Order: sequence, then structure tokens, then C-alpha cells
Amino acid sequence: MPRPDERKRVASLYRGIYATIRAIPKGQVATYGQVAEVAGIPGGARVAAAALKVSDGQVPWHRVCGKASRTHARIAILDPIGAAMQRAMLESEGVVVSDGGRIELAIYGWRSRARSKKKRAPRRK
DNA sequence: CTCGTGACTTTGT
DNA sequence: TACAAAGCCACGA
Repeated sequence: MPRPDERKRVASLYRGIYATIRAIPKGQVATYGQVAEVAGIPGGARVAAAALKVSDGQVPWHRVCGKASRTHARIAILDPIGAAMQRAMLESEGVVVSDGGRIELAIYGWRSRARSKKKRAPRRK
């Protein structure tokens, strides 16, 4: 559990994003847009990214990647060390990562069922 | 309330 | 397949 001050820091829609990320099954990966959509923020891929940035280890961030094309996801982390660590974590869970850091969404992409629900969370502000 | 920012996504060339 | 530009949403100052 995060510390109280850190909790207050992420006391908005970010919490829903974290819950969504924790719901990603092991051995599967999801894109930022996917996470945002399930968390109730369609088109809020950048928000999910920001949430992940401040999460700092309290969520399995290695299961979330940026979408490079229609069929592949790509690790888009700036830090080469973090990218390598993410790739190692994914491979340890059974996910095959190509040389360019690409992952086949058709195989390892997270198929969540909350896709057709289209429920929008109310804005806090 | 307005403006700038970002670990993104989609479309076009 | 790879690069460039526009669009998207929420947060913080």
C-alpha cells in the first residue's frame, strides 16, 4: 500500500487506471489506450502514461506498452535500462518480445471483456 | 479559467 | 515499414 501522502497524490482517475493495470493477467500486455479505455478514459492514452509514470512500482507497469502499429505494440520508454528491464520481465512471464521491442498484440494483447460497456467515469473537476 | 506538458494514437505520405 | 503532423484527455501552475 502506498504511503498516505502518495495516496493523496493519485487520488483521482489515476486510481482507476492502477486498478485496470493490476487486472491485466500475467503473460499478457495492454496498450496505454487500452488501459485508459477500460479505466473510463477513451482517448486518454497520455493520461494512462502519466499515471504509470507516477506509479513508481506500485503497479505492474511492464505489462503496459505503447502501440506502434495495428498489429504490434512497442516499448516506448525513454530509459534504455527501464526498457531492457521491462523486456526481461515480459519474457519471464512468457511474452515473446522482438528485437525492436515489439510485441504481437494478436497473441499477447489483453482481451478484456469491458470493451463493449462504454461506461464513462464522471469527471472530478 | 487559460496555457503548457506528456512512458500516446491515428492517419497520411 | 518508417517518419511527420494533428488530435486526444487530464493534471498542474
